[in-house]
Amino acid sequence: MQRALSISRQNFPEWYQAVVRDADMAEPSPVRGCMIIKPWGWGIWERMQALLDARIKATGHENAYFPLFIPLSFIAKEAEHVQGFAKEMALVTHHRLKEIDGKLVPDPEAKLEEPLIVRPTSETIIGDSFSRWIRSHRDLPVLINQWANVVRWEMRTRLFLRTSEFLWQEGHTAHANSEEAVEETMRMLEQYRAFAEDDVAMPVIAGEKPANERFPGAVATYSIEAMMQDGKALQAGTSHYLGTHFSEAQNIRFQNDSGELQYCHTTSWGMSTRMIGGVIMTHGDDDGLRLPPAIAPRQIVIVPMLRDKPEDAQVLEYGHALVKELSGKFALDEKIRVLLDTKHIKSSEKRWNWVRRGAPIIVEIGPRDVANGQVTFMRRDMLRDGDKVKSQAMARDEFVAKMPALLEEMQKSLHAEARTRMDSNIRSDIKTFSDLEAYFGAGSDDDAGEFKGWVRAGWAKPEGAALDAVDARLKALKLTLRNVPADGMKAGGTCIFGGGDAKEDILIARAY
RNA sequence: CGGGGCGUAGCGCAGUCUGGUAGCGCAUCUGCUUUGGGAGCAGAGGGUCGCGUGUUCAAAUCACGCCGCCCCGACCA
Repeated sequence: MQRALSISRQNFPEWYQAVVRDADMAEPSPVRGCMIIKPWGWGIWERMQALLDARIKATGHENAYFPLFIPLSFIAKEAEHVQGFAKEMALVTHHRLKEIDGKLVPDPEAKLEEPLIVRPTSETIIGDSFSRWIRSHRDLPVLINQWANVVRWEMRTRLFLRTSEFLWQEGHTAHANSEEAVEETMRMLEQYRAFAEDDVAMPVIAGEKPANERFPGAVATYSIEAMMQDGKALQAGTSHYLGTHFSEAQNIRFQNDSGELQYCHTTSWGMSTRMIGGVIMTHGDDDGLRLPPAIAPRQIVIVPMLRDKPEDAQVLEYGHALVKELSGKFALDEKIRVLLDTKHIKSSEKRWNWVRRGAPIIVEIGPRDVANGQVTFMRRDMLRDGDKVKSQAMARDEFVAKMPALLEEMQKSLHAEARTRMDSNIRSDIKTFSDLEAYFGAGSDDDAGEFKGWVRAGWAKPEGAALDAVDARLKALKLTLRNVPADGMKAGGTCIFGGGDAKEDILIARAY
């Protein structure tokens, strides 16, 4: 069968790259590890920004912007934080170039007195501002978010999933006490969960990260974990309760109502362009990307069948009228986003380009549609019937009237499909470490592409050296601890790592 | 940074072992035909064969060095 993509999901990593390229989302840059985000990929990011930004504002936060450069001394203040990021920091040391022996080199006389780091995250520089902004309990809480780029010098990069420079939003808040800060941490975790499930149609499991997976400097880290179509877990958003670690390091204090000086309790939380990689691996198929309507830059793309003949004009006129009608309608609480693709390339080529890009509804209109007052269209989420592409004709008025409901249905159906896949691939019946080894093939690579999902098991929540030992045993199986699901203990029983009675459930999976 | 693979036209690849001056499919351009749909025929354009140095009469092919990409590790959102 002819597919829109040359590589199938059987070769998952290659398939992923093919989608990124063939769906016109992004391409590698001349700088190793960075990426050029092309209009279609950027359009998806803009949709995510719009939807998540609305949630961030609806929960009382304000956007602001802090600098890209951070004095080196700032990052050194919080011990764990430094340790966490030291290995992947980009540094600015000079402010001028000079030509020496015909080569442009950093001018030795233009060395910065204090080197600057390119932010890997902004806790320290925002904390510095907070220390000046906050004086009294009346100033609290401070609820700030910023949309920014950050740089982490990664060893191994993949477009969207892990790039040296990536885009994200980072929320930073300061509170009078731990209760309020923890509440904020959980509130934003829930916003990420809802954003992932409702807007991105990506089912996730929200929960607390085990101690060894915590953000450097955090008291507690929470995440949402999504299951990709190869069974691996993707951390798609994180929310951290930072306690007073950063406020103590940066002197973020306030006077309480009794006049005493106290340290603030702070939080931070982020969602990045990695989410786009999650969309690909959650919804993509062997014909390319499939976009949930809520995050599709164009929800309906109309391809006119042009033949360089007089009737082209009528087809185009019909198309323009259709655009006007559809874009006046609402779906998923927003105006429907429609495109009439008038580009002068072969109609068939256009159709397959939009299939690869994952436009939810692809409409084709030709002279006969015009004459009959109808449209022919395909649903990208149900593109094929067996091997054949499934397109259907519908009276134009009926089509226009049905679009809002259909787009909403597609949003739900993509979510349901992914939800079923995730739910049916989380096993709770694996109770011992030897069963875990047997399931994941004892760490060998010869599991021959067989789908391996996640394991949810009870554990005794070991700490310190005992936790490191568990981590090492899992590493041998290429497994990691993902999170402790927030929905309580379901697997329970005895600890899968042999530590006695289980205290809570833990998710175990291979991960990105 | 370690182990493996790879780098030849926009994309996918052959040619490399055994050195002789670059090819195939798709895409692109032109013309004609076709027209409910991933069209047919004919012609054309496009490549410092990743980069450099060496060996040789001659290098995509051999040697050495470097760079980049992919997979698996280490690290991580």
